[in-house]
Amino acid sequence: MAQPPPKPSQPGARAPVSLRDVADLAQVHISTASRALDPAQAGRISAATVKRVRAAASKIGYTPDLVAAGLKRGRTQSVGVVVADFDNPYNGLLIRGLSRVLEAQGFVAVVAESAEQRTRLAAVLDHFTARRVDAVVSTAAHLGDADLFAPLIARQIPVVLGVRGLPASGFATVLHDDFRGGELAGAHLRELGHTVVARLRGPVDIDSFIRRDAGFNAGIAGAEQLVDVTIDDCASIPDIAEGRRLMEATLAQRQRPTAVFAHNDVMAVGVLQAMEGAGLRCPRDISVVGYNDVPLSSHLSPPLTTVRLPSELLGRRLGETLLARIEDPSLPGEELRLPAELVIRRSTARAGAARRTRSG
Amino acid sequence: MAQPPPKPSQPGARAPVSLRDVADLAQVHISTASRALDPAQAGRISAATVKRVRAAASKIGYTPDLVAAGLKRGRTQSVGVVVADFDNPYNGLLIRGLSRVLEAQGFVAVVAESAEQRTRLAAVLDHFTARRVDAVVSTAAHLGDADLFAPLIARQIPVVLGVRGLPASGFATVLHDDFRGGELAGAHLRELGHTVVARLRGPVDIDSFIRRDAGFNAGIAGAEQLVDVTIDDCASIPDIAEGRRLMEATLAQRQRPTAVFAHNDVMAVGVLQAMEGAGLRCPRDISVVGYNDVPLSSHLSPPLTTVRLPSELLGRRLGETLLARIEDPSLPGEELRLPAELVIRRSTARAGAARRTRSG
DNA sequence: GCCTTCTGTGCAACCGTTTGCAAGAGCCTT
DNA sequence: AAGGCTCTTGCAAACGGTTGCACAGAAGGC
Repeated sequence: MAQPPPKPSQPGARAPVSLRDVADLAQVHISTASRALDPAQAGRISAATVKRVRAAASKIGYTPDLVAAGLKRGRTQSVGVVVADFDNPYNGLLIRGLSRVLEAQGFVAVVAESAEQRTRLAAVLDHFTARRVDAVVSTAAHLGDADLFAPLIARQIPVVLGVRGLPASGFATVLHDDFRGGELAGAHLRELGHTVVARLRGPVDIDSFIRRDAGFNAGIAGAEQLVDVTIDDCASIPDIAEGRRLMEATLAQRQRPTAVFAHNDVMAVGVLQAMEGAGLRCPRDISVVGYNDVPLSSHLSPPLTTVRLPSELLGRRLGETLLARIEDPSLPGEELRLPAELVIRRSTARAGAARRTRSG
Repeated sequence: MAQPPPKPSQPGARAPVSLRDVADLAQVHISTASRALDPAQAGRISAATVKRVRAAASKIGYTPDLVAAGLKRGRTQSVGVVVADFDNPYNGLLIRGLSRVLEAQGFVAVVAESAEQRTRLAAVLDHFTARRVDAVVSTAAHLGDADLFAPLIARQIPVVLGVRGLPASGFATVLHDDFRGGELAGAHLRELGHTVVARLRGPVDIDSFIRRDAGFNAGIAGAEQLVDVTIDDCASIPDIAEGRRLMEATLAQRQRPTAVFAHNDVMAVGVLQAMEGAGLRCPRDISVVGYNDVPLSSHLSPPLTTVRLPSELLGRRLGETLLARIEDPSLPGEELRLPAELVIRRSTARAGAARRTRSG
């Protein structure tokens, strides 16, 4: 047997131990080494050889090159994830749930942020395509964005939507039941007797906010003499600053609401800030209902009444949906809808409470 | 010229348009096409040819295959990022800052979570190696974890540490000035006259918490008759639940503290929960100081006195440090330290306030 | 008019795996 | 004993780019 001379590795040069080195050491052909190391193919190779190759691999510290394997296989074992906003604590749990199920199957998540901008979403999606991810999940889609995914489906890359759907797009989708969530919030306010209400909506071209709004309207319908003092729509990212801005604008109006429904908890924090700035107290002067139940909302001042969404669970479901599509791309684009739940805390009170307690 | 017959693409088969197709359409050699599309090499090619190739590429919708390019170039244009806890809102801003500077240079972040477990960190790092990331940033290191990075440095993969350092490891590091931060918190409590204090520390084997603690001790030193009722150390992830557990244990002791310093804001929320459960009010009965100034902490009940850290900035600095190391791996492992700042809100008050207001 | 220097392009060898195909060995049928 | 299995392994062609080198032609210096 011709022993290949050990390469005189230059001092300081990296030691790229490749499959070839393993094969040489184990005295087998590189293809045999490849199969011995692949659990799916190891059955074809004799037990003795497998053992020898494994030993050689661990002896010289072989780490497979996933990019080479990815090139050859046409699968990179990675999925692209695009969220709207890293800063929203809601997304943390979602990503955790998602990446837990992905990594259990040897996949890895490549995460990016769209900041609610169509051009950024497009750029991110392009990048994912170039990187040849095996699938894409988006929780950042706006209503007109379906076309941005076209290049992906042309390449047969499964696309799964989370949180925000794209009606009639045919993508597999995992949503919260936002209609129900909004409805719970609306009914709660109706039961408390609120008649002058403001909704602080997220961007109008986002499915989930639309459904929250529709649900809220349904839930509060029936309240006598209902006055809607919603003034404006979210211009950009529905974050603390935007919640504050919208609330300040609302308070500048002639008629002050007795209750506001913020489309997410971080906007609700902005609402609270605006109220504080205006010398108003919650819930005495104005009740506020948030949405999402992010971990800290139970300790806001006051603790926030909000709609709880199972975000980590949604992340997991997204992962499972995704994995199934990677396995079998022909699976239908079904829609999964997770339950929402109202959590009543101390930021809501009966309408008119301020009048009754004003002198107290 | 021999025109290669157009491939009879099967209906339903994907249309993998490759560089070869672009070259054929533009009537140039594939290598010429490659250079024409590479901004760094386009100078070598005549303007007319570049234009022709570009036109051909966009006409047939060519998207470069980054995994193939990565294999050949030995650079994947990706960096691995490992954080301790997706659920901690602190990390969101950090990741945002980091990925903004990375993506400006065409890099992408691959993010994973260690959940404070050494084995998970090891697994994540292995995965990064296999994926041939160009660099790794960790904000999840525990003190004994330096060895986990050895395989990376053996492969000349730059490692940058953020938030949590590894003393004497020689890695480039971007930290908050946690000693100073802790000191500010300690001095604040001293000035308010607190003498019975509890510290709710993060895991004892994490650099940043050690420095916070040392700083706190220095800051509060000089307080008369100082009694330390710190009872326990964080067993796992320093999150809300752990903060609550530690505070409950603290309250079960004989001597009750008049102030507590929680090593991060989310633990402080747990502290507040425990106090509420025990019928104690903040700051009347016990003052609490948090750490991090996560976006929501200004609206906790009560608004939290805390130490503000520029997390997004730290993320950006991490990115810059990283990029510089990718460019020139021989750069020294210098340490950057970002300033901390005390934000006094309403969760802290003079010691003894409870006695004075008890009947009020 | 010859030699050098550019420019612009083509040639072909990689990068590290995977995998269809084939071949040799050993064993079983009939 | 020949043909047909199964089992194990080797061979070599990809995958889709990148890049050092060579080469042809044009331009320029003397």
